Amino acid sequence: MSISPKAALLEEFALVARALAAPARLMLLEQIAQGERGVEGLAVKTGLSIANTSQHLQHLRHAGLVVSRREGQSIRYRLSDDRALALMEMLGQVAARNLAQVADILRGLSDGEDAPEPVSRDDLAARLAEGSVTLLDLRPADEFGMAHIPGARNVALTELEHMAATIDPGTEIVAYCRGPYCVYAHQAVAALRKRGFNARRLDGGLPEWRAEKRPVTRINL
Amino acid sequence: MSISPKAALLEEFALVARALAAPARLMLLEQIAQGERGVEGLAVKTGLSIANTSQHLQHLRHAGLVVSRREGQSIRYRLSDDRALALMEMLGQVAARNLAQVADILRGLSDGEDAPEPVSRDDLAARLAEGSVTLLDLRPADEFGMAHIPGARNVALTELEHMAATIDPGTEIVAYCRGPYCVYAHQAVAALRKRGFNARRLDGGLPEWRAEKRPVTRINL
DNA sequence: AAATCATTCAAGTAATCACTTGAATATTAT
DNA sequence: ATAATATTCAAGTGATTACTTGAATGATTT
Repeated sequence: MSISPKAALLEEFALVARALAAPARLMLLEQIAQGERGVEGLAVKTGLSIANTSQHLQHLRHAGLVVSRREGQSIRYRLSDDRALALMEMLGQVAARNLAQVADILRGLSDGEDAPEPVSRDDLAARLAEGSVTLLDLRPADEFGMAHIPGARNVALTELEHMAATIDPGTEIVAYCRGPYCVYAHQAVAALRKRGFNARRLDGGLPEWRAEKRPVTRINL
Repeated sequence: MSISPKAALLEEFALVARALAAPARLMLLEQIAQGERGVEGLAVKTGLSIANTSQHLQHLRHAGLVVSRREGQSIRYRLSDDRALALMEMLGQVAARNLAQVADILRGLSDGEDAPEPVSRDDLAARLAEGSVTLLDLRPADEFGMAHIPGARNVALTELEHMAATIDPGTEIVAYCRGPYCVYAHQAVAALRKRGFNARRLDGGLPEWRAEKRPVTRINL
């Protein structure tokens, strides 16, 4: 007996949603969106065990969100396409606009103050072209090395105080990190604004920037 | 002890994804996207029990995908905003493009033949303006009554053979139903093409049409 | 105030899921 | 071939989920 095509379709759609329904997998997706990575690298980045990481990755692969290829003795995973990234972004948007709890968390990151609207990627591109902005990349150094927006300075949250002294208080600052699930940029903007800087977040992170075919800089391969 | 803001954020995002992770809830969302409805109406349309429907609706409400309001002695649910609809649409797109199984199901609906590209909503609007298209609405009559695209003829799949005789074989036919999860339009297009008609599907269904602020016709309130 | 109606809550059960542990597989290096 | 390495598989456990049944709630109508 075959079930109805409608039920079969809904089951498949639900399969994709289920793949996004575990925080651990969202973490993995956020990492994979930064660039292709092997299983062990992802396990280290996310703090999951190797076996657990592998199982989550297979969920994601089965749902069509990531694809894998063998390279030597390791298996490397990457996002299947830009639609997967767009889906993650949309999920974050719906959560941010419709869930009071998310708004509370984001407000908490901003230390009570309401953060200003993020800078659009178009705006940032224009500002970079005229050199009128200081761009900060808050991600760990290895991710910065894999790819970053040209002209960005890599800085960790813990070193932010230190580096703030080297920034001309007159310039506008734009901060970004991994994407909509990443909190570093929020925290950096809050800290900088508290010190009187004119800082804002970039809308989206590096993956969204790259999905629009904008240029990136790589340091190490 | 409070968990990290990052973990809390991911948990909230996963909550939204989990709300989409059950076929029953996708069915409910598809119905709710047609227009505001009460619990009992949704239960009848989906074939779920009342209590089960109510529980699913509360999942959806908790995830911020739908909102409810009391009207007299019934509680009516509607999509919280267009972002919820966009998220559903994106989910369907990712599934359709990345899951071979979905492609198989859709091909099965087309009886083996590869269906032509859907007509965009812009195209349909232009064609409707110049009157050069026959527009078919495959949804049940009550949903057609709540809202439909101006100029559409309501027809059930079972009556399609019958009504096909009344269509000029020279005109182009566009068919639509509820949205990306609805299979009626696929089946209608396949049946019509088999009979030699020039038929295509509309991209998206009535909710997507309406989300773009295009006009709709209502019969009964 | 009592009765009615639509909806929600609460308890229970079977199924599914996330994670752990230890073994198995497949590719590269010796 | 054998060993080493990266990943996957398989089994087991505690937690969560979907659905059912029957009772409770809360607004309207009599």
